[in-house]
Amino acid sequence: MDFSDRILSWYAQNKRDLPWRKTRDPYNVWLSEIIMQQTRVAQGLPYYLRFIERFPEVADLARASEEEVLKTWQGLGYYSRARNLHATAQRVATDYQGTFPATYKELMDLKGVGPYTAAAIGSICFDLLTPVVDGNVYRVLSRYFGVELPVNSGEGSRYIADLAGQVMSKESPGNYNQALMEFGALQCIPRNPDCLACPLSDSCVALAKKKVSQLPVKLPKKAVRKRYFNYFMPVDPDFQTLLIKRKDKGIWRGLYEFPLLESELELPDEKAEAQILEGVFTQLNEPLKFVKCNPIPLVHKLSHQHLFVTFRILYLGHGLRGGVPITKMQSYPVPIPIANFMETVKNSYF
DNA sequence: AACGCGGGGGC
DNA sequence: GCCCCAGCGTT
Repeated sequence: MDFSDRILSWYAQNKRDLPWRKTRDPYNVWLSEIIMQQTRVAQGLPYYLRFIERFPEVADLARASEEEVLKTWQGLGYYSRARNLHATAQRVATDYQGTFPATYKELMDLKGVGPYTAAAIGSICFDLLTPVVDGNVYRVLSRYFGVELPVNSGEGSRYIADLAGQVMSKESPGNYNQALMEFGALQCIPRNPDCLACPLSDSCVALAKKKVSQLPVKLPKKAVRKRYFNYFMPVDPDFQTLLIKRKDKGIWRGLYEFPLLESELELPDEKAEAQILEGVFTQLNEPLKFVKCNPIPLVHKLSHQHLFVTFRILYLGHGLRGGVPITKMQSYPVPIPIANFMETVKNSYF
């Protein structure tokens, strides 16, 4: 048996029972692929089920508001995926009358659909001979064929992509693509793979050269940035607060948050208090009659940033214009640390 | 080609 | 603490 046959044979015996594998409907496959980008199955699965329940067909997703889509996406991260998901649902509903295009080129033209996702949808739904190249494929192929080029370099990624095309099964490309990824996810795992139990162990270059733990080679990534987010949650006499939509590019675009003062350096507590009071004054454009601060610090770690976050509850002596009732604040799409804070304080006596 | 973009889980 | 995850869009 050659490489692809052994991968397919392994897959037939070891594949997980996942809901998006029960259909070839492009809507379901597309939705699952977008959700699963840079996301583990355990994390993405409940979101997939929720989206399908809430938006059974592409027309349902197209009709929804962006807020509703973002709210359903809340907690999954990489929120541009949600905005692009919504835009593409509307494009398919209108430009394609609800039927997904069946060519690689047209799929690539959809927002949020890149080389990986177009190849996945094309092969799974339309039997296109398009090899997928994701993190699993980089790992499996670099090990089995002993590729020592950095996979996150231009030359390395081109090499792996070319290799993927050469070794792919021409019989059932969709099944084969999923098989190769599943093999990487369950058998050829990043750390301490069980090579003794691997059906490819007799011909794996990395295993023969004792380089399994060193492959794939990756160029070092940039150091994480530290940022300091000082939030204040105003509470007025009518138990209203203020939520502001993040509009500029960058983290959490499109989500809501409390009024924020960001500093590049950690502020001494007294200085933070003073700046926050001044910030309240300028942002609300009104004087405060009564203020009480209760800083609640936490660290929110992302892959590329460490956020040092504080929350302060500010009791106002006057009513807020454009305020949000505290009982309604949890219906807005918000970042995880905001959602956690809301959950903590929702039953507080304001 | 390099960079920014989330959140969670495994070790 | 570090690495990884069914990558993509922007610059």
